[in-house]
Amino acid sequence: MNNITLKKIAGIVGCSISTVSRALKHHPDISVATRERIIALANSLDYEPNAFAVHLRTKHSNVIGLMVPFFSNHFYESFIASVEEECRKNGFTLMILQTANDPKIEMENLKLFRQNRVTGLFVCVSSNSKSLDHYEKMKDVEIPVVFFDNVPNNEEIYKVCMADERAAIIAAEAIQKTKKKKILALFGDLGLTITQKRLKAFEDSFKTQKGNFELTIVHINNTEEAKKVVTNRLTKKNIPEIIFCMSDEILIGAMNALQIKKVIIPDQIGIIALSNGFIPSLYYPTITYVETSGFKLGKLAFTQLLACLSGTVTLTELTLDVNLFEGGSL
Amino acid sequence: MNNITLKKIAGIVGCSISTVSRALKHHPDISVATRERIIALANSLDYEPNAFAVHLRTKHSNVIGLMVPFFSNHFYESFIASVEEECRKNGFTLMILQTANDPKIEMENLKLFRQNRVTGLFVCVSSNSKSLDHYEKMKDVEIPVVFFDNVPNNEEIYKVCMADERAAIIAAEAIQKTKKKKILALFGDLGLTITQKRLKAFEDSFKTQKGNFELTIVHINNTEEAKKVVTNRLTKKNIPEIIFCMSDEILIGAMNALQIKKVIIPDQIGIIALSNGFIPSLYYPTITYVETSGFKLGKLAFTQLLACLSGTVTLTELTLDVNLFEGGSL
DNA sequence: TTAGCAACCGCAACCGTTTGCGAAAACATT
DNA sequence: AATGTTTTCGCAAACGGTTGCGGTTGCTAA
Repeated sequence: MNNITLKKIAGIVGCSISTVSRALKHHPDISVATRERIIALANSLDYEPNAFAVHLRTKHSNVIGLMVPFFSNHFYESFIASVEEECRKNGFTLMILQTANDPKIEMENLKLFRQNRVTGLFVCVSSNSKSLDHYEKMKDVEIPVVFFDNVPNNEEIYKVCMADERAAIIAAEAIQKTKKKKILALFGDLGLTITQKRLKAFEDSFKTQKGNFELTIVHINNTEEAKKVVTNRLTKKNIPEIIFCMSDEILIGAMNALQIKKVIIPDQIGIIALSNGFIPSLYYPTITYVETSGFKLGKLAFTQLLACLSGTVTLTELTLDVNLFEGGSL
Repeated sequence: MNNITLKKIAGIVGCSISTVSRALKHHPDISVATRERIIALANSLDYEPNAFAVHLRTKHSNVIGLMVPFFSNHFYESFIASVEEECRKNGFTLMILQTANDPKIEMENLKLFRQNRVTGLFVCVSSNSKSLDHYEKMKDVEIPVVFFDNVPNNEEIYKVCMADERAAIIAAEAIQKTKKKKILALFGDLGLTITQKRLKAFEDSFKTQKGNFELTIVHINNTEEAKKVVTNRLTKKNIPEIIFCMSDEILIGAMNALQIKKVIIPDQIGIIALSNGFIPSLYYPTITYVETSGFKLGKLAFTQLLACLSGTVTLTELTLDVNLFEGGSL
């Protein structure tokens, strides 16, 4: 291992380690002459400070942790890209782990985060994660945790999320405006708070309406199920007029079924989804969706974490507003 | 910072730090009695070893670096997911950085990797990166670099990639079997080695054929351009019979154009792509594609890196075989 | 001349862990 | 009882930085 260290540089220049250390960070105690000499040498040797030694000594690692169930998800992907960008700009390095929705791995990952003394943590809890006990330990070691997207219900935790209720309401109102009555609404895992919030707001919006809507709610766990459910409904007598999809995964399954059955959108069936917009743009007509942007949420989460770190946090819960993007599918 | 350290545990148990250290890793020197006592205490205190101190002392960091142009790309995404999985299984932690195709950021990132003394590195060089000089420094500090996907041309570097030539040939042969003659082939940035390899094999395959094919090659940088090019071709007299797309981004743009013009696939125009299969599955009929799996490539890259680390590497260049997946689009 | 004061730099402790080596204690062997 | 052998543990030096504090210089002012 021929790594350059302060000691080696000091040996060559003929001064002490502390002088080298100070020179490299422009400490005023060091004269310009020796500073220049040291910096020149350090550059020519491609010196890079050992992050481990620095972190060990300074006791603050500029490592930020991020944990999601899966990478292969457009929402997480854009969230991660967003956070990584901010991390780089702010001198943090990012440690990313996925849980595969397995609570055991989730715990293991938290261990890793603690071992690496992350200064902060972004977490989207897995759907199978029942308790927040493990996250309590993070508090003990003063690692702020910012939950995002599918956030736990607890009051006393930091969380940033989409305006999920608003999103559901906007979608519901868009549907109501079409005057169509038979609605098939496909929601995700009811165990997720994100599903609960969206579902409640969605249903409530319809309850306040006069028109006698025929609202069918189905809970679905993956793309395949969505496809099955929709295919099934298409063979029955009361074919839905509108299909609502809570997520991209569901949208993909639903669209697959509709395409196979050669349903003409929106003439025969209208469709609307919650999405970051990428998947909807692939279809024609473009799917109408309420935007849930992982990218923007990432920025918001990062500012929240910074606030936590500097102790200037004002609200524990931050919400990102949403908008309707009209395609031609409704 | 109320972090538990060996010293604290030693203080409570009433023994030395070294005894605690050894007890926690089942060193035979420590009696079972004291070992149990120490482990029990450590558990109850939620002790986690300070990774920085460990790495500093042991001089090997078990951190693996990974750098890609963007996260928001299905190929990279699956590659990353794959590598992360292996890292976790093998006790490595992953440090992921994106370059945004900016050579400056690429250099900065390499610095970060060096500062963190990564034990190994996966890199997909950005399209704007001209020289490999910065990677030379990695050799100096004995950090093995495994290039993947869009690999540089150099002989003496480690690289894993898809069987790009084979993929292009398989696609070309599938096209030739259709007996259709007018082909529009959409390739990516010619600056990328991956494009060069695919293009050459594709063209060569057609040159060896007797039939007088009318092959048009167009180079494209993004989805929008693909859409424009295809839209443009559809308004002219000699509309292509087959469209070949080198990547998902291009496929999306092409499909967008075809959908808007209400082209019936494959009756009016056939389409084939190189892809990991996700995007093709969204359309109907499903797009025929030659599989380029980031997930499998990730596994291959990881084994290659392990081989580098253990000094048991046999081939510097590894290639992942590819297959044709027939949808209904050709 | 000498006190006073910058400017410049080194000493040494420390961060938390690992590990070679030596030493004390316990036990076994003659 | 003296010696040899384990078992069990602690000392102390590293790893590569950071930083408070104190010590040399050289210069200025009285």
